[in-house]
Amino acid sequence: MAHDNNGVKPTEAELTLLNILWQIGPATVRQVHETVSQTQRTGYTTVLKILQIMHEKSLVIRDESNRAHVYAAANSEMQTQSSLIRDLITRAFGGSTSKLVMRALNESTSKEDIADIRKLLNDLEKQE
Amino acid sequence: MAHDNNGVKPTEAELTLLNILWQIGPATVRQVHETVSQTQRTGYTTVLKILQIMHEKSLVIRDESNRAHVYAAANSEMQTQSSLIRDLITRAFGGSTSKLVMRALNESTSKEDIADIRKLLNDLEKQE
DNA sequence: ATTATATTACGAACATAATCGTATCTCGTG
DNA sequence: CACGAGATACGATTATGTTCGTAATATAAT
Repeated sequence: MAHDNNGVKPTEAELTLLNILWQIGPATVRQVHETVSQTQRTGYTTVLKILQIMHEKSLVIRDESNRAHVYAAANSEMQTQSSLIRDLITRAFGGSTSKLVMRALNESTSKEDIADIRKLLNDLEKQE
Repeated sequence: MAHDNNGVKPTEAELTLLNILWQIGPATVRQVHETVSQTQRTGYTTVLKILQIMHEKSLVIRDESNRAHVYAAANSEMQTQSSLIRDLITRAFGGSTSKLVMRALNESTSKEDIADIRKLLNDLEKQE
């Protein structure tokens, strides 16, 4: 059940590329590079190298059937987000999910957000 | 208003020591080392060095009036938690606090937690 | 086939983190 | 005042992450 990831936490640069892959779907190095270039200046081979490393770590999978390999995130955005949250909860919130949630809510949340979260709480309680 | 930190994000090892300082309060290297040693094997001078680096980065302050310097976290646990959350929201949740909260709530939350969070939501809404 | 172009592979260079050994300093005690 | 215990300072080493130049390879065009 669940838990694909080997316990590999994406680094800064890797998370940037994962975000792009989740956004645009499976893509070649060129496509990823073009996308990342819209917001930051990064060399083509840098993107390539990082994707190769991510492939070794199994953070991405790749289709090598064509000359230009096609990369895709190995885990869903949801799985990765959960994993990152769990990590932060462990490292900075003494393992308490509710402490993190409370802290986050005190950051900035709109009325609509509050309504959405209330709905989710109701669902969670019903579900038990 | 708010925002002490220069934009320095504590590293893994640094966060470990900050957790200890928040827990036991201002302490000497020896005390920090003893505490950290309860859960992991780390050399005395390693702890010393990291605290010195943290001092350079202004992550901790230190009282040098005695021979054994006394270190204390420069920022409160709350401030640091907020800062780390904001960072995660930016890097992995497209800037949406509510997305992070929702994802966190789906992790694991007890009935008491849910009640606490509801209370907080009410307060937040009133406050506006 | 030869050449041009696009792509991957490789490895070097640099930056930051983490760890620790050794040198140096400070102070209380004999 | 000399000495030893305990403390800080400093620098070297190792590991990991990031960046990119260059070489090798494959494909397409002439």
